[in-house]
Amino acid sequence: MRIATWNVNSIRSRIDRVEAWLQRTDVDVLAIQETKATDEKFPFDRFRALGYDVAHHGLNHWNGVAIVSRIGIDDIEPSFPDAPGWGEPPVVEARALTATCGGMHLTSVYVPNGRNIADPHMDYKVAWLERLRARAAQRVAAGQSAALLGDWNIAPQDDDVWSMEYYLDKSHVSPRERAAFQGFLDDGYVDVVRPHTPGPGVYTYWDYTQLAFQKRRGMRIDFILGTPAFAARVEGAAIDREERKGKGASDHAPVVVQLAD
DNA sequence: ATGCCTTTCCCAGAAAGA
Repeated sequence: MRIATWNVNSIRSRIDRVEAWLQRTDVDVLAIQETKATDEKFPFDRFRALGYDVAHHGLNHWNGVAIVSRIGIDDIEPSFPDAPGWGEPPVVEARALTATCGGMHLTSVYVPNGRNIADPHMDYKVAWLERLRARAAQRVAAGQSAALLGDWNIAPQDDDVWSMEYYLDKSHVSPRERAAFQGFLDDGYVDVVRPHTPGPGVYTYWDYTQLAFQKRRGMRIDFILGTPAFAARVEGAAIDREERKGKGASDHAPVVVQLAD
C-alpha cells in the first residue's frame, strides 16, 4: 500500500498532472494541500473516475486541503478543535482535514507560512501548530495508527535548506518553528520518510524563481509524521523530484511512503 | 530592499506563497 502527500499549488491548474501521477505511481491515498478552490470548483469527478473517494475542505481561493482514497474514506473532519484563526476578526482557514482510510487516521496538513520572523503570521503559525499538536497527541495516547501528512513550512534541520546562510534571518528555520515541529516528535510522532531519503541536498520544495530547481536550491518542508503504530508499517519512502520538472509543475514534489499490507 | 515566478480573484494589479 502507498500513501502520499503533495502540495499541488492549485488543484485546477494541476489536475492533469495529478491524474497522470496517480495512474503512474499506483498510490492508494493522497493528501493534497493548496487546492485553492471551493467545493464548487474542485474537480471531484476527475478523481472519482479513477476510483478515488474524495474529502475536500476549501473555503475560498486560498489554502484548501483534501484527501483522496481508493481504500475507503470515513469520519471526515475539517480542521481540528480550537484551531486558531487569521485576520480581523479571526477566521479559521482551510488548512487541515482528517479522515479514516483503511483504519488509519490521516490528516492533510497545510501549516501557515509565517512569512517573516517578526510578522504576526509567525505567532499564528506557532499557535496553530500548538493546537494541532494537542489533537495529534491524543492519537498517540490512544495507540491509533495515524499520520500527519503535508506542507509544514518548516525546515527542521540545517541540511533541509540549500543554504543556512541564506535562510538564517528568514522564516522556516527559526528556533521557534523548529521547536514547534520537534514537539510532535517529542510526543511520539516519527518522520517516516527521512530514514529512507537521507540528506544533505534532499528537498521537497524549490522556489519558482531564479532557476532554483535547476540550481538545486530547495528546502525539505513536506513531511509525513506517523504514530508508532503507523511507523511500524513503513517499509520505504521516496520524494518524487521528477514531478517538479517541466512546464506546469507545482513548486512542491510529492512524498510517498510504502506500507506493509 | 526588491524582483525574480506562479496562482487566485477576473481583466488590473494586489495578495500570497516561502
